Amino acid sequence: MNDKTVPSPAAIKAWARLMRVSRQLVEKAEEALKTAGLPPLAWYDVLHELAEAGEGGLRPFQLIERTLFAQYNISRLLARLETDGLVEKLPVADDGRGQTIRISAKGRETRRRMWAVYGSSITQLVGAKLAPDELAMLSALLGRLRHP
Amino acid sequence: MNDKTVPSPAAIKAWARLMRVSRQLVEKAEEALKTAGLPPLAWYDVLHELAEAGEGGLRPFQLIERTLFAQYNISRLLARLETDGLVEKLPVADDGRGQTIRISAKGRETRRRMWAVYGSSITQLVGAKLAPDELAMLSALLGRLRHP
DNA sequence: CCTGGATTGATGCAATTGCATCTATCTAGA
DNA sequence: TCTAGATAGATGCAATTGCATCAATCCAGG
Repeated sequence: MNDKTVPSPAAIKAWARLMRVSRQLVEKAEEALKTAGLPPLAWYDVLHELAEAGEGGLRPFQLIERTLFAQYNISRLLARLETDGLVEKLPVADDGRGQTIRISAKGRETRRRMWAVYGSSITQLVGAKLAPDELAMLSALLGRLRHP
Repeated sequence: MNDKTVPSPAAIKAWARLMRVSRQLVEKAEEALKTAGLPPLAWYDVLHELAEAGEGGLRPFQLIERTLFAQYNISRLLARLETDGLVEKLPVADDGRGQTIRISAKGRETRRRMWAVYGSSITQLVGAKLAPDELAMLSALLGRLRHP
């Protein structure tokens, strides 16, 4: 049904690089966080979205859309964040099923400390390796691969 | 110690795209394999390396170097592959600790069937989205981000 | 030849993920 | 108003991952 014949060598090479480099970089970033005694990247992603959302917070399904995590994964991640006091779960007025997740002051502080380490990793791993115009080119090319 | 100040917006954007796109693409490829009733990507990576290695096979630690999987991960993955009859574990003559892993005929067949699906995914997700020179550019840029 | 340290691979146990399914609520249409 | 189906989120259970550690070699220096 969906066969475009065999991929071109150029496509295979780009794919392989993408897989390998992204794995390497994630691993490095995770390692840096762990070494600093901080939570994993997934926590950052969620705290980041919640911090951007502000006092209004976000519904879990909105976090799913933004972070691409699976539903059950978000559900449990939020439970852990709540246990650690990094977020609060609030009932929603007009929808009895749902809840609104709001980042707490402690959550903001944790996010800030994570960013000090994470941002530094980004600088080392990407910012220091490519010139600004190359970074822009890379972003543009990757942008063309979205949404499938 | 290792702080280059805050990352540039261009670096942050490239990083974010890389994280997001690679996750999306892996997910799509995994999904295609699952839908076809085939094993996950990790199995392909190992079978691919073993197929390239030929009759001589590879030592587990060589697979670790090539695939970037953790040692315990390879150890267990090989156990599963052996259970399924896709690889054989052979004792090594000059090193009593180790073993050599060799792909079986069934393993080659499984790899072939996986490639039919995986290769098609690569074509759709990458090959069809960028022109050949763009693919080359992407590979080159990603190549500059390796090894850190 | 011996010994301390390094290397290779496996594994017990806890945490996380994935899958399937469940409950509760909401919404649209008869 | 009632009901079938959709949506939001949680959860039991199995599989996988991560961590720490272990046993079995191997190897280099004395």
